[in-house]
Amino acid sequence: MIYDLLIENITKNREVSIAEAEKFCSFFNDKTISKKEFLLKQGEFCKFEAFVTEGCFRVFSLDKKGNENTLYFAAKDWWLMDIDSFMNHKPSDLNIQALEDSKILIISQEDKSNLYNELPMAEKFFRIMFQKSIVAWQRRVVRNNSLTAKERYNYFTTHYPEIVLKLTDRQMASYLGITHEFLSKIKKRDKKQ
Amino acid sequence: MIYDLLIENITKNREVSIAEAEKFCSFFNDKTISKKEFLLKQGEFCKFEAFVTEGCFRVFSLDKKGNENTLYFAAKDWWLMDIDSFMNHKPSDLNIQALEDSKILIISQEDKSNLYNELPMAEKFFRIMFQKSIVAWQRRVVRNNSLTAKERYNYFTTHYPEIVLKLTDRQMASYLGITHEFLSKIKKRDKKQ
DNA sequence: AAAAATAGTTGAACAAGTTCAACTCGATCA
DNA sequence: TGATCGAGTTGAACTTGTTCAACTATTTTT
Repeated sequence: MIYDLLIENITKNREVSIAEAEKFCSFFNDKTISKKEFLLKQGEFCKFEAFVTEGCFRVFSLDKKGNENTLYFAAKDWWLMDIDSFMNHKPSDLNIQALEDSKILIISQEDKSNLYNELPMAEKFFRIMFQKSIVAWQRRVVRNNSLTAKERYNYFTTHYPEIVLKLTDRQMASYLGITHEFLSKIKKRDKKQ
Repeated sequence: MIYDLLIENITKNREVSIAEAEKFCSFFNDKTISKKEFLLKQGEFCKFEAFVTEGCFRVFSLDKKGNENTLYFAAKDWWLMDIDSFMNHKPSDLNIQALEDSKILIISQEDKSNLYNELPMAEKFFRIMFQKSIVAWQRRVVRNNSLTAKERYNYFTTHYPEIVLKLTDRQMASYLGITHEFLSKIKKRDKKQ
C-alpha cells in the first residue's frame, strides 16, 4: 500500500492508534516525479509538504555567484519542504529537484492546516519531528566549522552510503561546501593510501 | 512583572487568551545566574528549558582539538536549551555559560511534559517556534558555506549589533568559525578602508 | 598598587581550498 | 557513426585562513 511507509514513519516510537494513523494519511495524495524534474523552483511559493516513498531529491539554493549550495538530500522515508516559504507565505529561496524517478506523498497548505485542526496528534508529531531536525542542523553547523573537507567527506560517506550512490561528485561537493575539483583531489589522495 | 517578556513572546502574532498565557507562565520559575556561571556543562543531562529575560548566554561545544565552537548566543527574549539532551535523555555535548549577570525563566523536564498535557496551545506554540528555528539554522549553513569569513563577520555585526557589544573577539570568532587571530586581521583591514 | 591572568595584535611560514584551463571518458542523441 | 554534452581529473597559480610565537593592552585578583 502506498501509505505503508508513512504509517510506519508516524507510528514509530509513538502511541498512535491505527485509526489516527489512517486519518493522518488520508490528507496525503501520491505523486510521481521524473528524474531531473523540479518539485519547487526558487521564486515560487511552496504550497506543499511531502514525504518521500521512493527515489531521492536534492534541496539547494543558488548564491550570488551562481554557485549551488545543497541544503540536504531526501531519500525514502524523509520529509521534503521549504519550511520558510510554506510557513511565511513568501517566495522560496530553494530548489527541489528529483535525482531519480521518485514518488512522494504530498499535502497541500490548506490540508496541512486542516490536519492540525482535526487531528491533535499531528501537532505533537511535527513538533517532535522539528526538534529532531534542529538537532541535526546544529550538528551540521558544528561539523562544518570544526572538521576539514576530508573529514566532512568521510562523515558523509560513512553515514549516508545509500545516498552517496545516487549522487554525482558535483552534487556531493555542493553539500560538503567545497568545489568539485577539490573533492576529486580528496578522493585521489584516499586511493593512494 | 517577571513574566511580562514571556507573555509578550508567546502572545505575539498569535491568538492566545490571557488565561492561557498566564497558565503557560505558571510552569516557569525565575532564576538568577552570575556572569561566567555555567547553566549546563558538557556531560551533564539537560533537564530544563529556559527563556532569557535579562543578560546573555553562549552555547558552545568543544571539539577533539579542544577548540570551542559557538552554536549560538541567547540574549533577552531568546530560548535556551540543549534539545538533544533534553529530548533524548542523554548527556549533553553542549556548554551553556552566562556572558553577564543574567535572569531566566526555567521549566523542568517534568513540568514541560505537564505543560504539553494540560495546555494544548503549548504544542502549537513550540511547533511553530521550532519551525522558525529550523529556517534560521538552514540559513546559517548556507551562509557558512557560501560566504567568506569577512562577509560572515559583516552579516553578524549588522544583524546582531546588541549582542556584538557583549562579546569578546574570541567568542565571536568561535561563532564565525574562524580563529581569533584571523578575526583581528579582518577588523584591521576594515579600519584601513 | 602590584601581580597575574586574559584578551587583542601582528608577522612569517604554512596548509587548506579555489580558480581556471586543458584534458579524458562515457553517455546520449541525431 | 560521429558529434556533442556533461561529469570527472589533473596541474599551476592563487587566495583564504591557520599556526605559532612574540608582543601589547586590559582586566581581574590579591
